[in-house]
Amino acid sequence: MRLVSGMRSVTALADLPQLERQTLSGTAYAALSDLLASGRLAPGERLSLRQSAAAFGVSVMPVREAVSRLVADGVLEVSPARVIRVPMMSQDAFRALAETRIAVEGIAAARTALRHSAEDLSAIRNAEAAFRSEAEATQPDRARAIQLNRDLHFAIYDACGLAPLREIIARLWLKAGPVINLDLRAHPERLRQGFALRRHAEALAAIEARDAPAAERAIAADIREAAEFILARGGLQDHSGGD
Amino acid sequence: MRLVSGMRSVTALADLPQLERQTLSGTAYAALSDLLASGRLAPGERLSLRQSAAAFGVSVMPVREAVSRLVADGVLEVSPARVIRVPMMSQDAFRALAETRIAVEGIAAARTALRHSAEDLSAIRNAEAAFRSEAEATQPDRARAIQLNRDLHFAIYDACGLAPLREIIARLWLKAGPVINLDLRAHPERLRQGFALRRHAEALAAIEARDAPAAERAIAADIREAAEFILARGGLQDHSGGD
DNA sequence: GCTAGTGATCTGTGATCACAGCTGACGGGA
DNA sequence: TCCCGTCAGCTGTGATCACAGATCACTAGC
Repeated sequence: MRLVSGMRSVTALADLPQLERQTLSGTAYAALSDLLASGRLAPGERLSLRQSAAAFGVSVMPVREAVSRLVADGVLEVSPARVIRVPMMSQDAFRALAETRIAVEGIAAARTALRHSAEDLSAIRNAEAAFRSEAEATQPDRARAIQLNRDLHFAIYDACGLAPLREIIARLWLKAGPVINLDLRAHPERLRQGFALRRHAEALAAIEARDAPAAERAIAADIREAAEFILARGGLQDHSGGD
Repeated sequence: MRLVSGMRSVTALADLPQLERQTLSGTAYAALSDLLASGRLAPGERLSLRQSAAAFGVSVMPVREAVSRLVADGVLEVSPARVIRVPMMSQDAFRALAETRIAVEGIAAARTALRHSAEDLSAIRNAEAAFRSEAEATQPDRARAIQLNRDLHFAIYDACGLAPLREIIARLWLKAGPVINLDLRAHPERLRQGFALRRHAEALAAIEARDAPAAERAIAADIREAAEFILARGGLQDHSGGD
């Protein structure tokens, strides 16, 4: 802490980008998160520590730590029989998750509308345009569309100015990811209906106009419509106890 | 899965309480969480895997997993020098955390006001009375008051009907816990000023009247006043770079 | 006297081993 | 033909060992 006073010769090194150590556990966590977010690990699917470790080319140790973090987040679950799987979500649970997202992401969008900077706005505009051009393509790439949709939403949330809030939303997306992607895989036609496009445009317009309630409504509608679409499809298990 | 059809004799066992296994990692996590929530681990304090393991009477393995979960939650941090410590929170970070709590917990309180059941309400009433009697005692027990305050807040949040939201709030409290408790330890006189008491009474009244905006305001005020009190005390490090 | 080098010690991380318990297929009995 | 006990092969969990790197007290050298 006496860097400034005593070590003037290396003062140029004082504020370096603080390159952080990359731990194997962290890498495994990122890899698993990606698998989940992209829907390549579907609800109900099992996961083996040793197999995953072999696939990643590491020992079970890092995978184990990554899995335990995912379990803590509720993105994976380990049954009493010691079986790791991505949880089946009941209709009720999915509905609760969607409502939570509506509330939390709505707040973030409203805040962004009020306090966004010029850079924030242009980032959001770019993200919206990127998603639009992909969704309106004659042959939309599903995986790419998912990624661009995510980019747009988080461009908005990044600008809300509350790091903890953004982090919460990231966790919620991790939880909802498998269900949403599984559905989109089964019913890719939703992309063409353009619901999301309209809501995104509304959100962008509201943010540009610094109209917080409108931004909140647009994001809420975006989430709600997607959730209702999935619930209508009935891919989720009924809470009344179907096996 | 053919329990019903083929094994009629044991059908009485079909819907047993699904007793869950207690893992050492889970126990360690609970123990560390408690240490953090009760403020016995102050911001900046270090933590050693081996020492903690020895203290708990287990190997480093379970502690390690517990710590990695806490780190994922941002409640602990591990520096590039591989030092585990509870993070120092800057004033800005604390302010952002408080604003996030105001938003999220406000939502939960508003929902509870609208949809609480009779049981919910009586649980909230009891919790409010318990905190009040402790806070108004001639010799308030600080640790007990903290616990009762927590009980009251979560009695309200439990009734909001959104499990994911409740979980988010629990994480936020874990994060804010060390700072709040450290401050309360240094300045116990805040308990006597009765700010919290007034806000709690307002929240209870609003919930009883099913007045969602008022409930949201009361909880927001409760959080905001506590945060401002702590910020005014100046125990947090300034973001401009004090060491 | 103060700085800079040095080595013992302790840190988290990762690999490997040991173990209890669940799973699921096989085979004997009704 | 169907049920049920049995056993091999997994599972996750926990302990232990190995290792690179950071810390900190100490000492040699200016």
